[in-house]
Amino acid sequence: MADRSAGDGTVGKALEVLDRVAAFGRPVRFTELLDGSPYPKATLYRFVQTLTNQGMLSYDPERQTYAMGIRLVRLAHAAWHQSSLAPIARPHLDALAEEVGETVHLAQLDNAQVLYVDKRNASRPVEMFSSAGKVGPAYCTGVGKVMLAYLDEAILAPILEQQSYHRFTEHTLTDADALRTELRAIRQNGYGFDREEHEPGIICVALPILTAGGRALGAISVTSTVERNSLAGLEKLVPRIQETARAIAAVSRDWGFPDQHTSNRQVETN
Amino acid sequence: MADRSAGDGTVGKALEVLDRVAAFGRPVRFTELLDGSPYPKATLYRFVQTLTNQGMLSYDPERQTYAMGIRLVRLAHAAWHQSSLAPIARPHLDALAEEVGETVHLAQLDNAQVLYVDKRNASRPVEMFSSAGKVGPAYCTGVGKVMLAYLDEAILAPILEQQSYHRFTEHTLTDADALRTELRAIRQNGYGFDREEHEPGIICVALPILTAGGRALGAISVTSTVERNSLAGLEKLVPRIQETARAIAAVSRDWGFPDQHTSNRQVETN
DNA sequence: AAACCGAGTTTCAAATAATGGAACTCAAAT
DNA sequence: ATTTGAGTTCCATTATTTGAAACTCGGTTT
Repeated sequence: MADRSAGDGTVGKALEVLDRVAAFGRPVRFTELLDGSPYPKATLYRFVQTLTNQGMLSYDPERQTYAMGIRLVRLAHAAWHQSSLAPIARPHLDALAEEVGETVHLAQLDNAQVLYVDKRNASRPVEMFSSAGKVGPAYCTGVGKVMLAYLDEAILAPILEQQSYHRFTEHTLTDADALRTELRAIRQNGYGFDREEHEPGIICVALPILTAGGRALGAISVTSTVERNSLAGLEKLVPRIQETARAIAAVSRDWGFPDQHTSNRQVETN
Repeated sequence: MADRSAGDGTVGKALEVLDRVAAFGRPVRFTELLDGSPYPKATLYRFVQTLTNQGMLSYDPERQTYAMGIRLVRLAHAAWHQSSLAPIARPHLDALAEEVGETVHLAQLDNAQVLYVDKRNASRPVEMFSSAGKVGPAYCTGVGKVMLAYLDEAILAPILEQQSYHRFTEHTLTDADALRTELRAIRQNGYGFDREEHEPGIICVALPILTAGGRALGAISVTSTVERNSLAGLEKLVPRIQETARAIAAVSRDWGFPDQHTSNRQVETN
């Protein structure tokens, strides 16, 4: 995982702590954070204090545990509106989901991870935050691979190298070379599949949402199971999904969506 | 609005900038942030740089604007799971919403503001982040007043004083004294109303979700309009809502929910 | 009962990072 | 060609962060 906080001073270090807490997925004790932390006790302690004061963490004095703070929920609300494709894409996603009768995902790339920003579950009603905000590996999901396929080589290379490839299923692509071949194929076709690479029995087709400049703002996927459908079956939906992707791209252009979304200026100089 | 960042060093200041950007509700230019900022150009510039590097803000080089970053969405996902009542309360909220056939809200308090963490819309399907994460004033909403009513005087006093009371409707309580009277009544009854105090035509009943220690973890409300219903009508639902509130409180206790949620140690000493 | 332990907290001089006034760049407006 | 204003960089000064060590305080062991 790329070290995001490299060289970003105190703020970067503090935010890194937030990520750590998030990674636990449950309330954590101070000591749990301490081991595995690059910072000495007193330093980490002050970070955690500050973050708690700031509402970015919440502290349970009884159990002496820290959890993610609700201020984040408020900030994310703004983020979701300002910076995600979700609000723009909503009507298009609704329509697509209804027509194809399968689960539809909308995802964006965040620091080499797939971030799901919206979801339409054909049958069930939507599950709020439980799905939006969820992250997953990029290299073994339909949306992930499709977005990687349209990344600049300069950004892609370090991601592929630093990635640790976990074999989720027997179909998972587990090295950079295999993935590179796959990405080339995706660029050629304009769409990609998940061939049970992440979960057995789960397949999907995914298409990028491309800017005029050919950059992927995000991706849409239609997911199914091997029982209900097949890759060939999903492939038939490509034109319909393409239409949605184009529509979303068009609206985002009008709405002035950045052509390059996350900017990483300041090339490392140390 | 209480200055949260008081005395929290660089991290606090940087996070304050995040709030500013969030407040705009749209991508902002650097200059827009600059005026009204307590920091000189160079300083603010570095904050924004750092936050952008960190993925907490995203930068659109073409339009030269900053927006909330998607990393927040990921962090909030964790926050919502770990620190909000929403996942715990979900089934209870579902049941309540279905039975009463009106819109149900679940809210928590964040820095003297009401933060909606979940919502059930009787008719319409749920709107993802668009409702969860939304904030509102505490002093003129049902959930807000109910939570304020169970706050410790030491925490309540500064909130009531520092609050700027905007008259949203002719029924809005616009000073601390009126609000104090109202809060006393709420503690007496165990529930409170919104009598078109925030929006004309919109009324609701709200009940606190109380810990054994008598602290409000959050609040539930059932909302309606004056056309469809009345305060008396909503009052009839109190026992049913009470039941839900108790159930949620019970589950959170089992699940080990903090009795005091946001801790503000470190009393100002400068 | 005294000593010990380990988690959490506080202290303070040294080390480091943040600060902000001023100067610079560059594109657009005059 | 000149002005203007937004955005960016520089760097000596200043304030904050750092982290080793010491302390507190339940609970446990000797």
